[in-house]
Amino acid sequence: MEGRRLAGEAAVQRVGCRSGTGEAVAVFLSTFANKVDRKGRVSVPASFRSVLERQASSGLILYPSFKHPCIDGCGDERIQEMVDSIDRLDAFSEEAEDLQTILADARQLTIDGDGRVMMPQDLLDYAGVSDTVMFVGLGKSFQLWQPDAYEAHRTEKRQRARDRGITLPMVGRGRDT
Amino acid sequence: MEGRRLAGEAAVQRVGCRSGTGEAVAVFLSTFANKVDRKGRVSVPASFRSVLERQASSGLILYPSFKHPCIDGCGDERIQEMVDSIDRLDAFSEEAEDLQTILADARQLTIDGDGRVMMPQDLLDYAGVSDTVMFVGLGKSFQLWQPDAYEAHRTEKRQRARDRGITLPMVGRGRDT
DNA sequence: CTTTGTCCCATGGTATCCCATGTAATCCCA
DNA sequence: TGGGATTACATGGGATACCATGGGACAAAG
Repeated sequence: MEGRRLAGEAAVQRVGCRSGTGEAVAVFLSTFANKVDRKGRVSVPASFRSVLERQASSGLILYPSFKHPCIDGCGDERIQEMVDSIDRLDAFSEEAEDLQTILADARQLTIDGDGRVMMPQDLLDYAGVSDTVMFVGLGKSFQLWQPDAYEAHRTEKRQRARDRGITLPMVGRGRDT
Repeated sequence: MEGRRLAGEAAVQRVGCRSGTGEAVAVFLSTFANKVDRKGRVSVPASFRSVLERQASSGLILYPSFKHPCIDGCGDERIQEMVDSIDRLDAFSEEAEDLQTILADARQLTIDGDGRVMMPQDLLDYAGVSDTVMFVGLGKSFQLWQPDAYEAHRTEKRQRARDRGITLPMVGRGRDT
């Protein structure tokens, strides 16, 4: 009965030596509705945690979406790439400045021993979240939505995809070029 | 051991590393509004401090921004890069002279035991700061703004980014091999 | 001797740690 | 192949540590 603290480590450890349980996938998948408690804490879905924990430090980054009333989220790797990308632009270009607003609005949150994070109030406000938030997996990143808003968004997007006839050009698994 | 910007390396040292202070990614993120007390002291946001402390000496450098009524700030690493870059330019070019004024106007501040710095009065004047200053994370550097001025600046940049349909030119995929 | 910057300690608010509980999913063994 | 036992996970609450901030004491500067 060594306690609950190890939950995270145990899960991670298991990834890799076991395939077939779904938690071994290193991308953000599916949606989860979790509660925001009165202290502003929310549990990060376990499967999201195991993805995040593989990255540099066990944290996650949130920032308000440009296009939607929701919160964009990702792990450290992605932010690091973003910083590097911006760094290659002319330091004083308008493009660089625009992109930097993402960094300025971003929050880095640490996941505590129980798998939770403290949600910044202003981000909750931006997404219209009160007591429940939906984690939506988008592969290499994810989003947080107010449940009803997400449902509306989802049906709209699915409808559009159907209307247009969606296509997906696959790239080979060329991770290692 | 200083130059550790390798995203790759960080990614390799994975999981389990949720030791006590499990500090975050080494970039300046988010914004913080802190008070300037009557002695001219300001607390440097804790997350900024942890980034600065990773660099050579635990200090920080401030200088008036070229483009905006704000103060630019960074750590030792960045200043070193800047010096090297300027050094490569033709010594008597106008560009070099312009850039050298940054160095001339720059101040190196030491962070005291309580995580604070003494803000030079002329820099505060330049940015129009009276009693509150905002620390704005920009990745590898940061800025200090008077709150209202920053809000206006942020709104403008964000609007422009939205209008243009912002895209991230990620250098990601085949990164630093 | 006055001024100014640094050091040290105190404090309030908040985030984090740690423990407990309910529930759903999983495992195990007959 | 059931059904009890066990584990994993989300959630609540109390205790503690951290952080931003204010003020006094001391040292260096003019």
